[in-house]
Amino acid sequence: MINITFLDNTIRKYDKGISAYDIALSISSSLAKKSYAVCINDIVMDLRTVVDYDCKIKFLTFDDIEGKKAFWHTTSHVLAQAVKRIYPDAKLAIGPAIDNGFYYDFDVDETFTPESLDKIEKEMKKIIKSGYEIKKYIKPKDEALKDEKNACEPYKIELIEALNDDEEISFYEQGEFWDLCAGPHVMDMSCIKALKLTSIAGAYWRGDEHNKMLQRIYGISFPKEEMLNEYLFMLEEAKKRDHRKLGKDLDLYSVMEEGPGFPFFHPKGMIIRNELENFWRQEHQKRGYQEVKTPMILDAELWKRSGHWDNYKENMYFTNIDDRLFAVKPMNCPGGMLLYNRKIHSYKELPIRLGELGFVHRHEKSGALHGLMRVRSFTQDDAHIFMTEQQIKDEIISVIDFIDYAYAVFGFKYKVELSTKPDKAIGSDEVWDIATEALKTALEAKGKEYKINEGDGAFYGPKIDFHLEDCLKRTWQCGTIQLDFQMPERFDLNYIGADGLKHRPIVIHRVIFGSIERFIAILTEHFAGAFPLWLAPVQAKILTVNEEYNDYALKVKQELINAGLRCEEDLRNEKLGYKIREAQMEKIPYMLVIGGKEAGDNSVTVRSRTQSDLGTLKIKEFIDIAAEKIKTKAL
RNA sequence: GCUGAUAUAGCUCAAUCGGUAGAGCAGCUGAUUUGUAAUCAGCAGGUUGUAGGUUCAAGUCCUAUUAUCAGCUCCA
Repeated sequence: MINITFLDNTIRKYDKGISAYDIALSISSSLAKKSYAVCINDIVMDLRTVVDYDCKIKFLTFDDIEGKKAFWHTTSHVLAQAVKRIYPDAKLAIGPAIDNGFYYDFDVDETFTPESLDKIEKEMKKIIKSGYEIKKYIKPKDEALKDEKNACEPYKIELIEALNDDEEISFYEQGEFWDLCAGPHVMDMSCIKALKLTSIAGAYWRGDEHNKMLQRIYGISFPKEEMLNEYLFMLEEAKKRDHRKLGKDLDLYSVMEEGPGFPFFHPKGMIIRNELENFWRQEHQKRGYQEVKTPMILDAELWKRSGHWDNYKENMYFTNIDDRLFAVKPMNCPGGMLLYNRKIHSYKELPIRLGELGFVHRHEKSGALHGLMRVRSFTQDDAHIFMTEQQIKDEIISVIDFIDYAYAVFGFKYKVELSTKPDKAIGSDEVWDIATEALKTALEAKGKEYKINEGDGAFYGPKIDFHLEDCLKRTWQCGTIQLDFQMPERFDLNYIGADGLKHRPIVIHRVIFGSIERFIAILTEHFAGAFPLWLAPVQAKILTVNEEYNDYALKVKQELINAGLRCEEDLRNEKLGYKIREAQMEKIPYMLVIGGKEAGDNSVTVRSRTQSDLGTLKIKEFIDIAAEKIKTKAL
């Protein structure tokens, strides 16, 4: 007999060798049906996995990420089976579950089209209906290789060859189809009640751009039809919020054919930008930063010194002036280093915090461009903090607090990741340990949960990344805090210590928004274009009932403008309903209706874009309400 | 950069087998004088991304090119 501890800490006794599926059955048949995988001693396995040791066990359903993955992974095998039936010459690559569904990569001569997806989808449904039993078996490496050679699957052969000789290799079989696969899978594919193949795309074999490009089919599946509908609805919703569409609809920004990746900001987009920058300046002032501006073009030699030439010259823009090569800055650091070095610093001055809204240019590959999210010219809300080793922890904490505060203003939650020393790192292990430890202690002092990304740091130091989460639960990496020991070295930065000797300062490189352009894109999608009052390009629109009240409307407008509100008027000879509809589609926070009633007693009737009619207020009352909301940056 | 798709009026989209490029919205003019999500009529709007080619004839077919989209790769 063995003891099995369930995750709720109940313990039951079973015979040795019982399968996880039988355990699930012994508890309840509905659990066995609902479960798609099990977690045994923290290892996710097949439901059929035989349990022959004392263990902790949890049954995973579609609510668990791992359960979902087993579900989707199984569906990806169904996809491969269907493709093999329709295109017998297709070579199989890999087909994993991903965050939202699954994909499978194929090497086929014929190009998949949306029509072929329909055909494949039909075949998949047929396969699911046939109710094949999913069998798992293990083969030694040589046998596995032999089978794949017989099946003419070059990619599978390559995968198996990469494994150790003594490794046992698992396969999953359903009907005539079998596939090399580590699992886990669901036991019974009849639980796949809804599925959709969502797209076709090219993808390199093993993700390496030097390898052959394969055809990838993406899909998603669910245990209930309505879950699929809900998912498709979410996709539609995300599409409606696409900042490229809203940017056009709301006349905020655009990219033109003459400048791929170089966005134009329209008057309304510029207002959002300026509000963000004002906010940024205010908050930096409060926190002891000084603002600087470094040149956009500097001698190319500078970039050789900083190391950017070696690493990124392919992505830099250059210009030759008077036989001297200049580079358009791809980042602000070197300029910031030169600024620090303009004079001798005392330890008493540190930390020195220099902030810069730096406009940088990077030649991103044409295929990487994406609205404002990925551009070739953008503004980093950069800052460099020059400090002593003892100041690291406090400075990091204050940056964390800053980011914490700044994101909350927009209603963003965030997740933190700590990236440690990469293989290509420079500097001694000792320094890296100090730096990484400093980042950790700061995070722990703030009680922040964080994920560690081993080996994902910058080559000059470890970093903390902030991934903010928008209202559709998508995450975006924005803020980052990097500890830099390299630039001070390369630029020979010094300060005079209490001992009268030269010491090397340490630099924190950090951003809050990341890129203003990208942050605006994220905000646009997060708010679906309905920006909070303080950011709204037009805060109030005056709508007249008819032309008789135009004079009064203009008077109200001037009064609002004098009070600092951004205000437009709609005096056109149109019905009120029409004007409201238009203002509503422009997502303007307040509509001020003006007619005979209002003109008579210095009032406006207020309609908000979310709560409709708010009643009639004196002009002054409305101004006070709006001003208060703007001041507190109310959401 | 790679694979695939797309490109028609300011916007959203039509145009069957290759046969003179249309509509709605927006714009302009006029009528209407309107109280909480579209009043009516008229007018104007185009080298069909660009450059070649095939053809009696090209938005449509072919080639090149640019941009965009989906994804891959990349993102200091």
